[in-house]
Amino acid sequence: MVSILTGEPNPARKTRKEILSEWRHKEILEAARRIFASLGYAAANVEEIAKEAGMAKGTFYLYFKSKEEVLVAVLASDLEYLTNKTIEGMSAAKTFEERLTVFLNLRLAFLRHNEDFLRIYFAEFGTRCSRPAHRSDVIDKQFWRAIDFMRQCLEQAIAQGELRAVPVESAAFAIFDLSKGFLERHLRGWAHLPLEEDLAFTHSLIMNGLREK
Amino acid sequence: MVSILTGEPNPARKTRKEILSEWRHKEILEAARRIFASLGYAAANVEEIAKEAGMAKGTFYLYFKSKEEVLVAVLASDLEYLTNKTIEGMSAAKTFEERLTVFLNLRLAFLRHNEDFLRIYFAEFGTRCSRPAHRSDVIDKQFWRAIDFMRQCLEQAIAQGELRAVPVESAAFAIFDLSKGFLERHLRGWAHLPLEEDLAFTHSLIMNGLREK
Amino acid sequence: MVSILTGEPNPARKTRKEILSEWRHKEILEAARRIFASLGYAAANVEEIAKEAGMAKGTFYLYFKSKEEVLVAVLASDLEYLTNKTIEGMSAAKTFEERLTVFLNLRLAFLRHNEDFLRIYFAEFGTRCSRPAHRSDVIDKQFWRAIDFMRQCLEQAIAQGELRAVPVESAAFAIFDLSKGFLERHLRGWAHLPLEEDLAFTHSLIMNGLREK
Amino acid sequence: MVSILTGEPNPARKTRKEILSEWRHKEILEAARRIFASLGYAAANVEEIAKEAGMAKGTFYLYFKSKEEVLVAVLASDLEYLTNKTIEGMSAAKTFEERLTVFLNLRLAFLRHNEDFLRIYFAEFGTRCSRPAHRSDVIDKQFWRAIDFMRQCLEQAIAQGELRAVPVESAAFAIFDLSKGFLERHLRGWAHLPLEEDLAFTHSLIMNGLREK
DNA sequence: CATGAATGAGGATTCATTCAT
DNA sequence: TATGAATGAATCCTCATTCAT
Repeated sequence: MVSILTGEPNPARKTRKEILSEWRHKEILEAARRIFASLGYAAANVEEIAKEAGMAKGTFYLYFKSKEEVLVAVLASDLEYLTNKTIEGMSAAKTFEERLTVFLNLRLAFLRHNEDFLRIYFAEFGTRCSRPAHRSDVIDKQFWRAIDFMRQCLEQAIAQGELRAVPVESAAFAIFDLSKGFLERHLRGWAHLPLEEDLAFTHSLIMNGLREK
Repeated sequence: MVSILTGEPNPARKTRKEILSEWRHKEILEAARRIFASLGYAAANVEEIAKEAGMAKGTFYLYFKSKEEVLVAVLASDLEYLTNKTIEGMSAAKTFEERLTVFLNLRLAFLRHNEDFLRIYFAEFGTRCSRPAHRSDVIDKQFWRAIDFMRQCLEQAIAQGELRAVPVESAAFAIFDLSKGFLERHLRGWAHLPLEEDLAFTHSLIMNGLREK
Repeated sequence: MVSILTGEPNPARKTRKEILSEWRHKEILEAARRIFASLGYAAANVEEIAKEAGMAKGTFYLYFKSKEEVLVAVLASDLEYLTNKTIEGMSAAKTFEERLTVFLNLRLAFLRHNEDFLRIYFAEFGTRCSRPAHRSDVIDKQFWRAIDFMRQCLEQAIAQGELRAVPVESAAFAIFDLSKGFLERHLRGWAHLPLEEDLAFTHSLIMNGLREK
Repeated sequence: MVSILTGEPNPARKTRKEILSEWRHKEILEAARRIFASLGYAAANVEEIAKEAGMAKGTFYLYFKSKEEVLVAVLASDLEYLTNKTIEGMSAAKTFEERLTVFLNLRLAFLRHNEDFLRIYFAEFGTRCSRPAHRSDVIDKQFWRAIDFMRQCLEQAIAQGELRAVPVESAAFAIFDLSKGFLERHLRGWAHLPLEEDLAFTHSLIMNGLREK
């Protein structure tokens, strides 16, 4: 399988083994996501995850070094996906108000399709906990990438007079805090307000809060 | 120790045993708070807590049924204290804006004097997690008491025209989310803005966000 | 239990707990000796040792930090006993020839009563193996104590003209090597010569070998 | 590759396959020797050995049935080599004293060129351990071949009046014990005496010990 | 023959909880 | 009530060996 042009193996064409390997990797990731979501990290055990992924315990360790590593991998992959979608979607919008709409809607969609992720995230990393137990540069990186992007959007919106002058870092954190709270109260069934109305309120709170009077 | 008037034990007058018992109880609570704060719940072990409280492991179990129970007790007691302070302080204020100031300042003060609590709270209950592992009616009760009180304040402020008509439950949640986020980013050293400026921004975000334009 | 004379707890008088604790310690040591002797260190497992000692696995870990530690303890205690006996017995003798007789007879007696020890010793430490796995200062110390004592005996015998001038360190090693070999070939059933005759030969080999012609 | 004369495969002429196979076999043996020598048997793992031999784990099992088997093979092959050299060298000598010189010098040379073997031998078979784990008829056979040859040499020397009448089996064992001890103390760096002087002492101890006074 | 992915038995250790003293 | 020795369930991970490709 050698490229005619470069004389090197075609990196785009995967061998059967690579495909199988990636598939196994994904199987574990998904099994782990389900198990962590339903039991939490501490109560989950590797044997269970392997069984859920349809393989033996030992096989798990061919793909992940430890139970910890797979937790991080689950969260990092979901978080990266969400951050990519967010940056992509917001970039396509023109005004900050539109961007905020995109941001919140993406989170709403995520809530609908990735409950598992959110359960794990809130349970284990809801606070990007600083205990050595669960620190992860990979997850931190995605977190800061998202915060930084939001900060840039805010700076631009302030420069263009769409928003009043606010400390952008704090504002970015606040938007994430509000959207996280929004997701959490609906995930847990605490909120009585319909999803859309609550989303609209959250949107209005942020826009009113950040706009010039 | 029996009351002369009623012929029943005087509930106000405590026996030496009761006093000792309460003192032991408190010793454990405080020891556990320190240990949980520095190691996290999972890594803490009962022997360590007992030693920190100056007693043997067995004695711990005379006062608490389990490691779990003492975690809940630590958080519930701190949370009750904070909620009491909050309700008391906010009740004394007149306008919603003043009440919000009280609310945020109390949290700022709490951050300064109760770092231990916050570390545990963020690490173990940051999201009032729903896993069976850590559910607690006692904590929930304090949580809802605080939310409910905030809701009432909001309702009143709306009725008096101080705030625009917003869904009060969501608004109450939002205020807690923002203040929690505020505490977290300063506890973890994520924020570059000075505490007071960040607090002022958070205040303005909420007030602007909830006021009529 | 306070001494009238010193006002301090009498160290000679042991509490019931201390006695029990020492008894447990010894039970484990003896159980471990039996298990190690019959299965070897690698094949032995802690659960088995605990069961043999009549206790639960967890209890084992109250007395020894690890499987490794108990192996070392078993060997060190037997080796210390043998070295003590050896130094004591040889000291009581006058000539080197008598001392050698004592030395070899003690080893013969040890062979008869401590087969278990020898099996473990030959299997795990037969060569005072240098792999990090089984290094132990406690065992080394006893080994060198015995070698040093033998060296002194040799020096004295040479000074008194009983033996020819030989390098004492090498001679001491040689005597230990010969007696170890003697024990090993009888323990394993390799030797056809009766024990006493073989012992006499070993004795004569050493004395002839070290004496002036 | 069939012999023209006999119509059968020529046993002397090896097929390419056989050559390759033997080469692989030897590669594994040498890799295993290095790995066992540096890590010990228990800590070594098959994957490592295969990698060191430049092949995959599965291939290892085409040539050896188990990890155990390759350990035995390593030691048996080295031991056979040494025994061959020993018998050959001693046979060429005339007197027992000369033969002993050959014997000890061969062991000294072996120490210098086969440290790896000795490390494994002392660590795993230093005592030709009797645990089922490491029994091996192949090794035993070489061991007894060497002992038997030494016995014959002793018998002959006694018959010719060069040595006094000693129990030859015990004497043979003793010579092996002394030479093993000599190697061990120098391999481990326990001896302070220069190699040659120590060898000379060992030689004199044996000759004096076995000769008529 | 060669490979290396898959297997799963096996074992040391921890620690919340109990209970005899 | 106070103790802390005893318990044993629970679980992560390793690695020799097998087998489909």
